[in-house]
Amino acid sequence: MTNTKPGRLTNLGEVEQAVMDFIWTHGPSTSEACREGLAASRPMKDSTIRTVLRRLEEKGFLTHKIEGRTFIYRASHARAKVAVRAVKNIIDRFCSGSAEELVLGMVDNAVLDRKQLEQLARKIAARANTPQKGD
Amino acid sequence: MTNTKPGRLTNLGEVEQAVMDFIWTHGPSTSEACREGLAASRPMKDSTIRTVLRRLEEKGFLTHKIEGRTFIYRASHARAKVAVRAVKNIIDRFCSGSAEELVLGMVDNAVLDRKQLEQLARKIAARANTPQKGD
DNA sequence: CAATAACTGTTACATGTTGTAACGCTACAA
DNA sequence: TTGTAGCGTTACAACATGTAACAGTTATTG
Repeated sequence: MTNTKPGRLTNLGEVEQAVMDFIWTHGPSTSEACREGLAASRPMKDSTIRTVLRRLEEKGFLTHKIEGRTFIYRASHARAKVAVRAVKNIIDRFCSGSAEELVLGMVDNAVLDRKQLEQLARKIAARANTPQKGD
Repeated sequence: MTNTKPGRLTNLGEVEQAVMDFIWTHGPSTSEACREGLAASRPMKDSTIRTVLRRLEEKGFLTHKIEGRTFIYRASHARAKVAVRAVKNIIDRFCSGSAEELVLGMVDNAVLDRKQLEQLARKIAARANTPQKGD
């Protein structure tokens, strides 16, 4: 079982997000590495960070391997993939599945600025002729 | 005070989402209208739906006016706007603010299919030359 | 006018999630 | 053999969410 509750992949608490960001940025890490890396912004006892890591693994965001007797956590999915999945979720919840509407909304709401738009249009056009990978 | 916690705009529980959907679809409604409209899929006591409505208002998703002595709830923002805001949130959390990357991810992950892409590219290109509204 | 119905206000409570952590156990190192 | 580095387990408070009871107030109607 990878994940119990489907919609949950979207929901990360602040600390969880911070931990994921750390691992996404620094690659596979031990709990101590995470703890130290986050110490400046969020001091945590080691048992705390370990709990967070374990829960992230339970939720399917991380996996770990054991090296010696140390856990090394790595992200299960690329940052972008998780982001896209989160957006997919929103699309399902709000847009009856149509992403197009949403993207246009992003355009209208200045989530994307004008310079990006042309580039984006070009890149999208390019991908439109490219074989697609499945999920 | 419109909203206490910033990130919260994204988070709707299942019932909350259902209620918002109802109001987005049917327009301004009384608690009873909501209750009846949702009764088939989710039977609720009237005090229940009223609590949900009140909380949605506290979160800034709804406002109400009083007609006679009946509350009429209406959505504070269009469905699409809320969706976009939710996506914005994701962008901030995952993409260091760059939506472009995310949209391309959507393209790569078949959230958008090929037919939509060309249309989208066209529409985006069109908007790129249009004055933008602020938020 | 009094009983009733229609509404809102307030309060409560069980679950689940998230942040935070203490303790305890085990294996390796000096 | 004795610390010490690391994991396993358990706990707990705060908050979010679903669900609802009960109380109070204003129309309505016989």
